[in-house]
Amino acid sequence: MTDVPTHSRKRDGSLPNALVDAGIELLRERGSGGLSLRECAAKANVSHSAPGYHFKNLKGLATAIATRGFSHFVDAMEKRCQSADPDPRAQLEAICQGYLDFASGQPELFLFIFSGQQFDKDNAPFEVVASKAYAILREACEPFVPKDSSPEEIEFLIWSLVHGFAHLSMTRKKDNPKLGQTWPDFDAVFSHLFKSITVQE
Amino acid sequence: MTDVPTHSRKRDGSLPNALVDAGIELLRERGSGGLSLRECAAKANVSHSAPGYHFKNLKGLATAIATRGFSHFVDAMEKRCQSADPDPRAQLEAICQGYLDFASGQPELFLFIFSGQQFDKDNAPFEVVASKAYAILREACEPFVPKDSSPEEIEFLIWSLVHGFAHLSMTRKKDNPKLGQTWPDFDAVFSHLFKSITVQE
DNA sequence: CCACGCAACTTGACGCTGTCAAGATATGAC
DNA sequence: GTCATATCTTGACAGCGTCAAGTTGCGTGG
Repeated sequence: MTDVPTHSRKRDGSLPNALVDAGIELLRERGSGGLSLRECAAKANVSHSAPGYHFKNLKGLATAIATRGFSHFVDAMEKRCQSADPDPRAQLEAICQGYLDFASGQPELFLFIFSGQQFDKDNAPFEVVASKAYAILREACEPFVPKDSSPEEIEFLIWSLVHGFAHLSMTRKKDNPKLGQTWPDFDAVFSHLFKSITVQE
Repeated sequence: MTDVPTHSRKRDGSLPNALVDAGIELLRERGSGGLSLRECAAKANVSHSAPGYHFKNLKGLATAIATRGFSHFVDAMEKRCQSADPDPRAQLEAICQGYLDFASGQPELFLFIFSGQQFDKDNAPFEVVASKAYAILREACEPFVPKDSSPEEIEFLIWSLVHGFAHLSMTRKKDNPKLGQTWPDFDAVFSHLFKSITVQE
């Protein structure tokens, strides 16, 4: 009857990370709505209100999860960039590929960080990694910005397209899994766009 | 002490609609996560489990709300189309404008229907109106489809761009309301894209 | 006009949830 | 070895979705 020994977990500061792991697993199993402090606690073998000690709120845990999500997101883009040609167009394509790598590799996490739900704005690590994601995109777009227009135009053209493609792919494939077959290829769609932008000397 | 008279509501079949109204109001007030059967019931002045009679589930109510959302979405696109030039390019722009009208006019409802959460797939009215939205887009893209490529390529180019722009605008403006000033104009962004697609013959 | 039947609710209960207060325990400093 | 404090546990509370069972009122048949 010794279900779980009391205080089975060593107090080494690993609990917050373990709770985030549990949360991501929960997201995978049940989607964005299935996140629960008590279940994360159970998965991490701690009592139901242990999470409350490390995270003020459910929102606090959600922000920690989103921070990890953005971190993986940044990693995915950087990984593609490093193994790509330094040519501006190749770099931009690598960014887009990384974007889609993350979305298709961890669809629930992708949908979660872009779900529109509010995270803790005063959480510094979250702000840092989230703005780094945008900085990467901005840097890759920079060579394509015409001299007479604001960088935002190109940035949002690219960002909207890749984000829209990823977001629609994930939401619609979730709705209807057999849809995958007729889904157009990323490259085919983007080739049209790439015709309309050129490196600005 | 007659707080609310028992059975104050006439049984005229208007409760389902009233509950959807209440749900949309709740979405506006608290965002996608704030939807609750019991609060919808309270807003509609019925007992806590009256919604359960008309909607099997919370998911059932969510699907009814999403159905209304898609209906408004379709209306917004059609309204712009009707008051636009019949020229293919003007029609396509009208679709995009309608898309953004809906997203900015009812941001919470827009985020809700595209939140990636599962709705009842066996709900006929939902399926009808949701697929109608896609049909409208598809029709507007048709004149731009090159003879040698599949329609999906152009459709997803347009759809991804307008959806991504709308979705990013809504999520980021929610995060950071003062961001609105530096947000690029839709037309400026899309003008780049429109250079890359032309009416086919 | 009345009784009956069924649709549209209400009431109550259950286990789940987040959150807080208060108690227990382990770990590092002295 | 004892003590302080960070880290967790226990217990309680209200609110949630969902189901079962009871109640109400409207329409229909006589």
